[in-house]
Amino acid sequence: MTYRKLTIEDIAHQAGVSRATASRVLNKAPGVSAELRTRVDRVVADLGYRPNAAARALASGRRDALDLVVIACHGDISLFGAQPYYSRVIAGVLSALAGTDTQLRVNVAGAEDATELIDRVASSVTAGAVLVNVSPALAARFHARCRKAVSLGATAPHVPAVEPENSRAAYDAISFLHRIGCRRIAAIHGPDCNTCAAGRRAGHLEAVRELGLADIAVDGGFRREGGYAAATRLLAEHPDLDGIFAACDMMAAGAVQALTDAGRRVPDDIAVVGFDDSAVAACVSPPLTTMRLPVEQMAATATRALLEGAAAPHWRRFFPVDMVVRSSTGPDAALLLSPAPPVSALAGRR
Amino acid sequence: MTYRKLTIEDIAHQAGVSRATASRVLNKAPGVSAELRTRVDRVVADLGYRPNAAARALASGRRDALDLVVIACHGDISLFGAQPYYSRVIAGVLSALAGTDTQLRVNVAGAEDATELIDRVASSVTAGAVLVNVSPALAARFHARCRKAVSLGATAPHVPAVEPENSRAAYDAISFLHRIGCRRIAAIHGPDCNTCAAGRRAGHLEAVRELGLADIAVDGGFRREGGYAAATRLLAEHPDLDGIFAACDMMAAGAVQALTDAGRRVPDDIAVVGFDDSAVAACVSPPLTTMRLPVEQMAATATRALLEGAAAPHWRRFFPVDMVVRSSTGPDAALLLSPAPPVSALAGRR
DNA sequence: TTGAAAGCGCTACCAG
DNA sequence: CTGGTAGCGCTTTCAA
Repeated sequence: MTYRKLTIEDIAHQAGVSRATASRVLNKAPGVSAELRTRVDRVVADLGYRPNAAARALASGRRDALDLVVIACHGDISLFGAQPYYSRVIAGVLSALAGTDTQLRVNVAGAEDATELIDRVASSVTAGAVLVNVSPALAARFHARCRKAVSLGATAPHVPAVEPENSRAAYDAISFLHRIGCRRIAAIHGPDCNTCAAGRRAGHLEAVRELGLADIAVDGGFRREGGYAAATRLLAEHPDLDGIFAACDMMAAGAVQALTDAGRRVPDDIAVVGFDDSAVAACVSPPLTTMRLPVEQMAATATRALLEGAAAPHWRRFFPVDMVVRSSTGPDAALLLSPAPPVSALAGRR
Repeated sequence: MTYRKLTIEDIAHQAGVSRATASRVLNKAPGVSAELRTRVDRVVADLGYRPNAAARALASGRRDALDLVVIACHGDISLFGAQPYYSRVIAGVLSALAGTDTQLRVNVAGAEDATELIDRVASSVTAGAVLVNVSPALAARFHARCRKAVSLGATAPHVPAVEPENSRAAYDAISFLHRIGCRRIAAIHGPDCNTCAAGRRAGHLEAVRELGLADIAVDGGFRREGGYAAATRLLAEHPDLDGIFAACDMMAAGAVQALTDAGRRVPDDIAVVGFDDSAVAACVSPPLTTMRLPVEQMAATATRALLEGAAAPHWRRFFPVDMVVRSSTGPDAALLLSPAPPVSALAGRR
């Protein structure tokens, strides 16, 4: 097999047409007779010709790749491998890209290189960029340089975004715990630099205030170990704890282990609610009651908005975060959901 | 802010030099006086100029992107989101790419579109491609079209690859279970289409034969639900089971749940060993004894080989898969490891 | 409906 | 060391 570099010129020549016609056929553009079309198509198939993406991009200025931009919290790229969240994002983007000839580029940087990455991607964007865990300031910077961006999660007001209802979900989680009888509820939050974590923080705060509970909260860094350490500390400082809300499942898993290791029973002594409904939620024992984040749908929606050019400034799509009740909140906690009034009604805000 | 499209021409003009010189400065090429260099650099910084990637790629022929090619088993892209494995691969690739200006492109296809994807990527490869879960036949096809490929896991002999010692690891896992007293050991395997699953299958078979055990094995499809179903079936068909080897942690997690739900205690009644040491392994209760797959290192090694052009035909790097002992094989199973003779010596093959 | 030709923005070669 | 310039492979007017 000889694999000389094939160009559109070769195709045109072989098919006995001009480069322009060959190009039209390749792009399924109108204005070509059926005969020439089939002739060119045949040659393309026979020779196994593939257009050069760079040349095509240069000449047309058109889309070619969609960029995923992820800023790792403390320059800690390993979180990318440890958190199931990111692969769900990728799965979602890919599902929206399926059928398109758009490719996915993944860009990750720590906080130090964040600005550089943002600028670099902004200047080379084609189809657009999905921003994950990019601070509002940096997202705004990106948006100033390039409009084709959608943030996954809350961000600067004018930057397009798909947003899970984090605050409300956290509120719902806390009020659910309250409803099943918990009165000393603690929260294990995610890192400050994360807007999703901030939203959940806000929801928790609002709930405890409204319910007249103490505001007990620690940081768990979105990691299992952090959740374990946090729960251990909470137990030491508040021995009468009877409920824990963790801002992600990995931390919830760590918390459950810490509680178990300390001789507390979940859910009998302490009920636990996680967040994400990631792959680990169902693996924990007892399986975690958690807030289901529709990551794949959000990522797919963001991608589609970019592809269709629908993401104008201030564009927003909100995603409800529903509770998935498993055993970490008690054997019959699920029963509390269906009989009226539903939790969301109880939560009764807005 | 006006963001007119800046070209190298503008830079050259502003700096009072030729396009060629501006280009040299931008590419840090030698042969430019320090004075002009700083002058151009200043203009670039002032104007915030970013070279056009497409034009650069077209003109130079090189294009700095590394392709990750993933074939999803049964066209099931969702597995990508459900298996922590893939994000570990990405994390590994990214760590090797850090500092380089090489970007990562992620390509995923189901079995139906696999050939097309392979051909497409092969014809547009620049830095190279890391092949994940690509069948030996397709990997060979890719390699015939483009040499810059490394397979993650066993593949056709001449295709470069980084390989975990799957067979040996499975062998070690089984003999470990045997060593701690298990005599009715079952395996829950991964899908046929996966070479890693095949290696583990082979190791299991070799071990049970050598140890004179029955060959009890079912398929769990690398998913938690599959592991649950498999364990349930195994329990029904072999009530006297006392050990389970699962070819991935997700399946092991499912198995543990099935066993627990069936009233069996882990590890007291039945010991369980997983595979991967993924994020879930530590979350399961009891935490899983598992075979640690150095995914990140393998992916990084493959990437580096591509970047350095070291991946000649038949190039191979093998990675040991060590056992991580946690509680799913008994409270003091760890003790069995350190006192002589070590498990690997006991396994005594090769 | 078709073809000729002018670039897209940049690199790299060659001459000075 | 510097500048001129011929392409890289493709798209897209503009005429025919």
